[in-house]
Amino acid sequence: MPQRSRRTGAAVTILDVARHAGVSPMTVSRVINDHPYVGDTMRERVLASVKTLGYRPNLAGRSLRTSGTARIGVLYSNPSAAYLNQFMLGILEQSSLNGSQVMIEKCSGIRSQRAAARRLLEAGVDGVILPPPLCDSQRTIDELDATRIPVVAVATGTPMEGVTSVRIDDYQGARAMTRYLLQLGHRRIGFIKGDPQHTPTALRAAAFLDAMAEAGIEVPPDHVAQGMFTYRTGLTAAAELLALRPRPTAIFSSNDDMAAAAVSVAHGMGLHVPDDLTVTGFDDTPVATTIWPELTTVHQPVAAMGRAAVTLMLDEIRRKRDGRPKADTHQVMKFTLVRRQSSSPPPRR
Amino acid sequence: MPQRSRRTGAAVTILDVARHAGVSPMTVSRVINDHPYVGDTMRERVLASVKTLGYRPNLAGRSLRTSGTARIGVLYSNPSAAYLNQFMLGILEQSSLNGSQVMIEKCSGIRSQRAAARRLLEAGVDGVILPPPLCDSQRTIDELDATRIPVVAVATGTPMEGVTSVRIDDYQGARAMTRYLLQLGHRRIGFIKGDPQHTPTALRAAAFLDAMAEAGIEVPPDHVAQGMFTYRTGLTAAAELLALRPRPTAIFSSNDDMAAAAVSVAHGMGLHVPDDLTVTGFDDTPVATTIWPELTTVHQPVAAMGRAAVTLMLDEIRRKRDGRPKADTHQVMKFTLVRRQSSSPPPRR
DNA sequence: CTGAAAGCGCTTACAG
DNA sequence: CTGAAAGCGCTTACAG
Repeated sequence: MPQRSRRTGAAVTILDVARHAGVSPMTVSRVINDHPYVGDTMRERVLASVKTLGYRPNLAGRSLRTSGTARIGVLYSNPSAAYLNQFMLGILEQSSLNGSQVMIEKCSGIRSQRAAARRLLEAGVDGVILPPPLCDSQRTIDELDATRIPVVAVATGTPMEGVTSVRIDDYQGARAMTRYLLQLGHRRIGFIKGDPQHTPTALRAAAFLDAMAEAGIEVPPDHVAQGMFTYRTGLTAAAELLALRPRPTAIFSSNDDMAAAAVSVAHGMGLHVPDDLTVTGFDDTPVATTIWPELTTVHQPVAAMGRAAVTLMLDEIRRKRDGRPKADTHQVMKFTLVRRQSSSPPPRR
Repeated sequence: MPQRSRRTGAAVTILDVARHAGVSPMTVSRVINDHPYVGDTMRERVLASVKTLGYRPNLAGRSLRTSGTARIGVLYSNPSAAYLNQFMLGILEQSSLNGSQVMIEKCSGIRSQRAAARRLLEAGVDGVILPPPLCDSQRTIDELDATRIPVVAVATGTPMEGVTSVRIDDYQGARAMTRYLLQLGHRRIGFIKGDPQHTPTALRAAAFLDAMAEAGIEVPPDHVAQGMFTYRTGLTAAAELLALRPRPTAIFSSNDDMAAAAVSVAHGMGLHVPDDLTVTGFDDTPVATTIWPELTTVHQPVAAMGRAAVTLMLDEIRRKRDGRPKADTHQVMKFTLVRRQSSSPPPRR
């Protein structure tokens, strides 16, 4: 049980811990922040007190002293609601941990990008995070770069020098999925491409074709259908692929929304997923676990990427404040191949 | 442009504003917090300075002094990923505004509820927010109540005395949707019920039947199918309803996931939505705008309810600290009927 | 109606 | 390796 004075409601502070351990608040601070130069005896005494008292540092107090409360802007255009929710969750989690403030701006048209960026700048943000697809808008990046504030591009397929980025390796992700399908025994695999404007699109498609080629399989052009990352375009693309004869035994879609559409089309044709047809997606957004069967897909750690974006941003802001040069970090997060119920070996003939 | 000293990176503080306006920091504080007893001249001078300097209060500083940094626990079990994301977004937004800290615990089985609640309590939370379906777990509420910390139940269908709650009026929401369908001209409407364990389920179903009765329409028992709020059960329920002869011209589903399933089943039967069949949902989660056609549904302001839950919680915590009695607030948020592409008048015969 | 002083919880920088 | 002092940005009392 935490030793909180229930009458006053006051939380346990670093001072309480210090008193309890018989040391100075500084020593407690050093221990909880993993600083070196703390004697082992002290360290253990402090840790014990922290535990018995149920102490948790007050983040407001910490950030007030430490970071000087950075202000981070997030500029987004029209990603899927599910993606954005998850991404913002990561952003807010991390920024609350660091006591930084977040300002969110949406822009719809290309024209309003300029206005939205201005609004953020006028609000005094110290840097701007750009989720997809804005992460690839040269226009927006240039506009922001001109004001010399740090920019972090998230989930871009083509990280630029000078612009900090967080992403997964889209190529390797799509390659892993293709290999998984091959390993299950599939040979006739249809692929649904995404919006050509988005930079990961080409990488995912190239990885699919390369992995197939590696396995000595030539993919007929009509086995690659064009989608735009939306459910609706997935419907059309899947219908095209499933009209092919012989019919593909698997469809690998560039994202989950289109994969969900493919499952629906398959059901409509009386095909059972996965017994008659395997369908896999990419991203692992909530829709992947909403539909039935749940989608085998490539998990992209969207919330974690949001958190990473904040951490990188804070680092850049600090560097700038200290007059140090840009770190020019390009963080690549791990994807995971998540096997669920929409994939299985191909039906026997 | 904000007047931030770009060289040092230091943000504009209340002191800068005070200096610029030629007043004391206190006066600035009063103005930005809308306190009374500030002269009009002062107020305007301060406001002008705030604007030219682009001042934004540092929330860490404020909360450090004001609230004493409340710690809010969120305990959830197995809601849909999409719902939880959106809800947590609201929670984090508001708590970052108030400088409170959030601790999240998940429990899966009924057994782990106890353990999860304990963990939160041991971490020293000042109160616990319960999203659905835990908002209706008498067990959990009792366990929490025993420790005398405030509890806020979110989206419960049956608010309890003594337990603060935020919700929408499920009955009126479902009634509005039914009336909308009637108004479009539908008479044979199928309904998909939700999980009977969830308290809003009964309300939504009752509202549907009542509204139909009001219109003088008797709903045959086979026009109400049982679902469990999942896509999979929606598939089955929709198939049942669409096997009816004459076939319903509309299906009203108790949530979006099952409505999405109904659309898929309809497509599978070669029915066009909405020309041949109208399908509507409830909640307006991201899936409603992911699928095609996009769902007409009852919008539940999930993120706003998360924010409200935090605000109510903070109020309760403060009351308790001050030794004041519980406010016993039961906030009812507005739902909105959102018309999208999945609904239209019934086909002519 | 306005302001000077003190302090929220923490850590930086300076001593030992 | 440890600690006393000062201060991050704000607001709560307390004076006028």
